[in-house]
Amino acid sequence: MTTPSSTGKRSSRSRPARASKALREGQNRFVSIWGEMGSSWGIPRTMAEVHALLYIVGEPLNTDQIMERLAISRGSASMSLKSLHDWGLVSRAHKRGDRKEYFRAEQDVWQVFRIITRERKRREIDPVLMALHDCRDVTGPRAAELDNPETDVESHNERLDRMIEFIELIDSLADQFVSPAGKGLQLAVGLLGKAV
Amino acid sequence: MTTPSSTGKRSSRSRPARASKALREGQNRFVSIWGEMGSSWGIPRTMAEVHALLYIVGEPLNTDQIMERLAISRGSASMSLKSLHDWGLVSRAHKRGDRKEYFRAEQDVWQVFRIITRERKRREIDPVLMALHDCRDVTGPRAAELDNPETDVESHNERLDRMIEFIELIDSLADQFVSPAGKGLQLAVGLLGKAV
DNA sequence: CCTCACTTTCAAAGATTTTTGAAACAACTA
DNA sequence: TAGTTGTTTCAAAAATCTTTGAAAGTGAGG
Repeated sequence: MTTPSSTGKRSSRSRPARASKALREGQNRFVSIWGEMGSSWGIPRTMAEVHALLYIVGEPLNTDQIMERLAISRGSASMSLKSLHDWGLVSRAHKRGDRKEYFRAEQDVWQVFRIITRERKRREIDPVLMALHDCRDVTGPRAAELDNPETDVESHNERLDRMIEFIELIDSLADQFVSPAGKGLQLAVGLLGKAV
Repeated sequence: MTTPSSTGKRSSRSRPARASKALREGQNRFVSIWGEMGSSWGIPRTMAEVHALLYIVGEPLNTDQIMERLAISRGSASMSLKSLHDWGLVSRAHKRGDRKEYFRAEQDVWQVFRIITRERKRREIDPVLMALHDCRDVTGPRAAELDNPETDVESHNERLDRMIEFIELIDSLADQFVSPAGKGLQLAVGLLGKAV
């Protein structure tokens, strides 16, 4: 209650002055688009919307502001923020004289996509690769009964190997993008652009 | 009923001889892994499983074989096959003297991922880009009231532009991979590998 | 134009995922 | 320590997505 920026209810022209009608509309649209996109990518719509809101608003918001803006429950807001924080897409912030916790979204789009890539790789690709290797082991020791040509098993193994090899390649590409100086994709883009 | 390959029930050693215990197990595992992976990527588990089965078995199967192997209903099998066919991941095949329709999965992994990329781009990225451009237009004609510096709107537009620019870049990268001679990603990999 | 052998469709059922809201929890202040 | 303010948790409710199965559709032969 000591900060001038958080004045009572809406109505009167507080800091973010009048002409912000279009701004509001623009923000709302962005939130919807991002939410839609997220849910087609397997990310809960609300979580994506919270992220979108924090990104597009640009400055930290607290839980109540998020709840009001997106018309969601406290529990939902809290869970979404927790996930976003776990992912590293959102960080906590505090304002002097305000006990509420504020949340700020990462503003560098490259970093945002690096984080998403890192997490998806870790949670989705890596476990799949491990499972595929186990799967490969099932028909692996084929030398054991190679006196019986067993063509079916061999071609099965070939198909499996092709798939594993491909996914490992994607995996290491993702590594390149995610880790070193973080310039991996930018570099690739440049090179690819030149080469084609 | 005229082909020797589609003999009555299971049991007796038909063409794919005995020692196929491990083969079966390997196929089943692959199907589960792929189904799991698909569903974390927003693709219905069953659809992914049908695709996995056809890929890993390598030769065309008919609807009944798929139903039996995956223990799914006729409707589900039909719908999954339709989607896979729409995507271009599966093609129809026929066997002489058999009126049943057989389905074969694309066997080239690069082609598989090119198809997936093409479809996801078309169905998910392109509409998002269009919507984002519309969204940008909402706060677009900012010259109109530039006598009022309106910093909020300007920084909003900057954030939006950064995001749009990034997604357009991803979009054109996807194009490179998908379209020309289809060697786009392979090329990128080579260059990236050399450069890092 | 009827039948047979399949395939596709789609409303309802079932499964899964997401959201809610109220209670438990935590961290300050007086 | 009690009182406040704010955050997290989680079981149940709601929403969403997937599968089923029976009926409608298709088309090749006869």
